[in-house]
Amino acid sequence: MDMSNWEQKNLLSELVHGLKAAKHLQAELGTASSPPPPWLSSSSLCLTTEMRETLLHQIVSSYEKAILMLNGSNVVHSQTAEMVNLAANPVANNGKVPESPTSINGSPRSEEFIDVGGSKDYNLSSKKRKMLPKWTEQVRISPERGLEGPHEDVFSWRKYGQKDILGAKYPRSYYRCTFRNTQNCWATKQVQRSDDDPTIFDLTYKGKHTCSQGIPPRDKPDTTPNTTLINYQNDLLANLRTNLSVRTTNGIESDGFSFPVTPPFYSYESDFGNGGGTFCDMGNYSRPSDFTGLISTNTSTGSSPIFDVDFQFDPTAEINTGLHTFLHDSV
DNA sequence: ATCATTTGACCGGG
DNA sequence: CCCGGTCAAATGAT
Repeated sequence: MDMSNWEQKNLLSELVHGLKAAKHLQAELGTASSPPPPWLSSSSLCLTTEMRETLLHQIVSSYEKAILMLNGSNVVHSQTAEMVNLAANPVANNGKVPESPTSINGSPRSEEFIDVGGSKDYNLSSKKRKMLPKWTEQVRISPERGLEGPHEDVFSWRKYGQKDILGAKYPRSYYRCTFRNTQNCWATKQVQRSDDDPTIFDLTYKGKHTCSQGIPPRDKPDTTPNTTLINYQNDLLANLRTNLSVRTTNGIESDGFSFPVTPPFYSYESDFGNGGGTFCDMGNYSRPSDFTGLISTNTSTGSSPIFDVDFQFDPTAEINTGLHTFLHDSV
């Protein structure tokens, strides 16, 4: 109800995102058949295959997200989410980072837990748990010092287990939402370090957050802008710039669009609880995957590694209504 | 005191 | 029975 406004913004944002990526790709494919510009070596077109893959990934994940937003509020339809993921992933999977569906869920109260009192929460049978939506994501830890183990995430998790897996080099860790008991949030997450590349971690998410972490901030019209948030955005953008300039010297890496952002992203734990309206969800701002960039070679300069960068910064909350777009920001 | 992590036990599906 | 996932008591952190 009052959620619909926020969801619509998200949905619109995703669709616009996907559309832009699709148009870009369409344009590139249109020019691909024409002879390449003389300043490019004959083998290279305007977009590397990597960039094409990234574009495709953006398109797929945007529409995926949009679909999930449409039926994602109902647990019964969760299989659809999984099927969509499975169907979409083979396209975007090799080395790419599959996007997690943004966990937007306004309608909790799955009738499973009418639980009260001290009765243990065994309300979700294992069969029902299997029906929960499931998706995976790969992250590469930044070569920053010391950052091992716990991967910064928008959500707060609580570890509840670790197991050695049969053929795997590293153990698998099991996390559940911190607010499982207090808010009946059944989101879980598994972390598995990759065998071959120890800087890669496979994350498997199961279930969507129904806790306040997954609930968007309440829409207060005419709220004074959150300066913390704005500063934070600026920091992120600055971070992006530095990261990008480093990367461009080597060319774009395979994960060039999943920008590592120095943790901690944001801590909002003090905003919970009794305050009620003060909760500020940074989730859709702070995840690196919500930054997207279209990078193309600058056609005006002949040789050197100068790129045109088209940044998009996905806004979803009430602070801003439009897309922050930085066009042709040469780095 | 509360809250998180560790770690062997336990359980269910294949 | 084996394996992956979860529980829960013990332990650690604050």
